[in-house]
Amino acid sequence: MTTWLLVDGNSLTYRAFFALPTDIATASGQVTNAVYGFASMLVNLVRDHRPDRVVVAFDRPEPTFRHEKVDTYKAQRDETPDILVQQMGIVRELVEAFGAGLVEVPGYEGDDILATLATQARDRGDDVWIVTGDRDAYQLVEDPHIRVLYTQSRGVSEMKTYDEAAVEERTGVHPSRYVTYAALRGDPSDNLPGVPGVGEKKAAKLVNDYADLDGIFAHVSQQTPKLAESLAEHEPQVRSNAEMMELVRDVPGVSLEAFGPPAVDPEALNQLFTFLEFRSVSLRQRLDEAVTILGAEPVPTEPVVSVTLDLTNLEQPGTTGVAAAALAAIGQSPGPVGFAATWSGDPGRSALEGVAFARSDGGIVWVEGETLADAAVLSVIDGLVATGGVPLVAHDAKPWLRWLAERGVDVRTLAHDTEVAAYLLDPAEGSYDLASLVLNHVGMELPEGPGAPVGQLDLGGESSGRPEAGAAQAAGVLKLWEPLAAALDARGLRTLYDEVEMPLVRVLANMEAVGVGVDATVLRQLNDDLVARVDALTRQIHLDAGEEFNVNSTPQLRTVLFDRLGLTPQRKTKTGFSTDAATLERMRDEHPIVEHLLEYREVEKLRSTYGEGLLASVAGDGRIHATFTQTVTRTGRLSSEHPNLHNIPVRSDLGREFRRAFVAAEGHELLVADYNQIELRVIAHLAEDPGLIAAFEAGTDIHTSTAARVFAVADAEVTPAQRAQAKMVSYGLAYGMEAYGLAQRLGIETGEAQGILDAYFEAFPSVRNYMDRTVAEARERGYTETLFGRRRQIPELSNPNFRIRQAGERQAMNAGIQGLAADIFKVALVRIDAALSAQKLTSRLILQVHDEVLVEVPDGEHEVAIDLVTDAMTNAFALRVPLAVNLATGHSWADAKA
DNA sequence: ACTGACTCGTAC
DNA sequence: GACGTACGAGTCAGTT
Repeated sequence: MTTWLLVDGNSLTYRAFFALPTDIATASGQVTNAVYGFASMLVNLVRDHRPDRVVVAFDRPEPTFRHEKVDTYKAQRDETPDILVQQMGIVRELVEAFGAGLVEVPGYEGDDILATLATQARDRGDDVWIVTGDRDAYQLVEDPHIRVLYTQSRGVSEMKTYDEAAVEERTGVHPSRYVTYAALRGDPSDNLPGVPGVGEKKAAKLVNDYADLDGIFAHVSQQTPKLAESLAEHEPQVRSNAEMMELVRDVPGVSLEAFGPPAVDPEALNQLFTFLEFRSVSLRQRLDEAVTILGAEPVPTEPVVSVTLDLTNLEQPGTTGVAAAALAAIGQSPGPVGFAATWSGDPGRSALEGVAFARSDGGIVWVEGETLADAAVLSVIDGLVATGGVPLVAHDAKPWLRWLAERGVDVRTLAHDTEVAAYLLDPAEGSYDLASLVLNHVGMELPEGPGAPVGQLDLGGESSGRPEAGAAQAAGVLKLWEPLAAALDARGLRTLYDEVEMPLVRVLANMEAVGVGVDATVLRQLNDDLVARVDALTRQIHLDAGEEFNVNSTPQLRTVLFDRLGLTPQRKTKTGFSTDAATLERMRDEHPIVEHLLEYREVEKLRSTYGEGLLASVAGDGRIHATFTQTVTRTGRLSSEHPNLHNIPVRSDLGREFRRAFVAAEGHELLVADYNQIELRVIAHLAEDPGLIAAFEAGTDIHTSTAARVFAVADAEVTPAQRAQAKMVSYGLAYGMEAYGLAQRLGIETGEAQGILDAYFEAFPSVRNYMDRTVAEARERGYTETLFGRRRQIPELSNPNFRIRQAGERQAMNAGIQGLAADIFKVALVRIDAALSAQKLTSRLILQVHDEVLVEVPDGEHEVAIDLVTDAMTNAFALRVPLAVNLATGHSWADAKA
């Protein structure tokens, strides 16, 4: 008896494409996610079911008899994305290399071919596994020898087996009656509507009561009047559905006899995998297993090599003198030097345990943190990293740069950072783990570090693993840089990387090390006042409620508001009624507790996050040293953590008080400079909208001139309300705001908001055009790109879920705008730092907030610093509109507001 | 005691 | 549902 594996090639490739992210791609940018998923599924199927024969059927591009029968068949389907079409061809190559039968017949779908083969196999008594994502195949499972493997919606690894019992359990009908059932229910994915009012349950009942369509339609009078009418009315539709859904079991020219045992070509498979850059160890192992099952010898591929450290090459100088000499020798390296720092906890914010340095010729040195901190050793390092020194390569270099900056050493020779490179190549969620990158791009396994939890006793050789692990990382990062460099070049990211992101690493490290001065007395006073107010408000709210409860607990608050006090729920969240500020605002008149809650929320937020939070962040030097991360946001912006200095309050009077606590050091002032309307200017540039460009060139108030155009009045005639509306639309543009959102924010009806939006796009048609173009291009390519070449994958654009797809469209619109603004801002940061150095000023960049910089300026440098910052920011990039900058100085951040 | 999901709120 | 990008405080439920 023969076991057949019959695969619906199109269906599986589609499933793989939508289940996997499009950032699975070769270094040159060819997206390979669908091929990867298909390959993975195919090898798993061979491994799990050990077939004697494998046949993959594909659809042909020509219309089938079904299209001729019903001209709306599958008419609602979106066009197949280009990046999927490209992969279809590669999937066929893969099938051929596998030695599987490949069959396609014009005028028929893959499923028809599978049905034909399955029927022939059944007649011979063979075993059949049918693999598909199309439920129509359930009709084939009428025999114990035939089973359908149906792809699960999640991922590509799980498949569910449908035998007769499973089909009955899932649908409620026997496979032989599946077509009747499905014809009644309809199939939205094929654009075949069923009977209104008949869902899965009702369809199953009808089928089981009357066996077939003739039976059902002969007895419509036994149904409720409404259903009877519906059934009668849709009889032609249902009968047509049945014809469409019935799989063809005699596709001409398709015969089992044509397929012999798989003639797997391991060499071709190997080449294909190499070409596709499939380096996953697990996939390779499963492939080899599958090849063996199919009766061939796997081709030995490049083995996964463990870094075998030649310990004679790993120096561990025990004294500062020897360390200094070893480091000096590192500096004589013929090529770049990789380094890897090991920390006791958070990188850059905990103790430095040691740093490993790896030369490209194999020499490696590990130096303990304590040794590095020695003045003599630091001075050697200072010489190494001065301009003209040996180029350094690391993965996440900033923490050690910060550590050195704190000790007066300014690293001028950082050449490459593989984490930054990986981020530019694909700014995805999650971290960029060195070991995974090295494994995927180099095919090399890094050894695990000792990984002993802090405080645990180091027993035996445990602690000796640290230098070796560090050494492997330093060596690994050198190797990793090469493929990443090629990938950056291939994707046109090299200029952005070399001229913006890499110089920025050092700038940020220095900013972190300098930190921002804080007046702890001001902070403490603010906090004390807030604590008192929170106490009073808590007591008042308990009185209002008539009971004590935890006001910070959303569930408890829900009970009080909606059960006990009977307020009107407005909106639901995932877990219950919403109690956020916008919702409370709408219930203001219902009970005095609401007013108190709103005030409590504001004060408690300030107390917990900014009062207690910032106080806890003040370091021993009286300054706050946040960490600015360059590899987090998906648009290219920076982020700030420990603490987040990007969201210090400014909009409310009370919150703004916290900015009084951010102060210049003795003998200094703060210079605060921010871009005026940078995102709107970016929109004007990208959309090339003459109206917006003219408005910015005129230099008059942008919201007034926008309102004038939108409402077709003279500038002088614009009312404050019109200006506010225009302003809100302008802000919402970059986010893809819709009428509903605009209405919420303006407190008007959705219809009115829609009118304003329409008027806006009427006045600035190029803006609408730009947005549409951007989304279309992103959908086509699977990613967006800023003017500087910064890419962002947006897989949501091909998600079958409408809501997710819409979110993807907004992300696409936003990414180009926020991203370009971020690119420009980063250039400005690098230029400001370079200019401060060039002019040998002691002014220091100390903080940045997306479009704003803070510079701590000593007395006497004001004028030159202002000129320099203005110049660096306004000339960072030439847009079609001028880049305007607001500047102000003052003792505190609050004072320095123009 | 730790962890992740959730809600909420702050910034640009 | 309905506005993009972040970080963090606090609660709660589930796990160790």
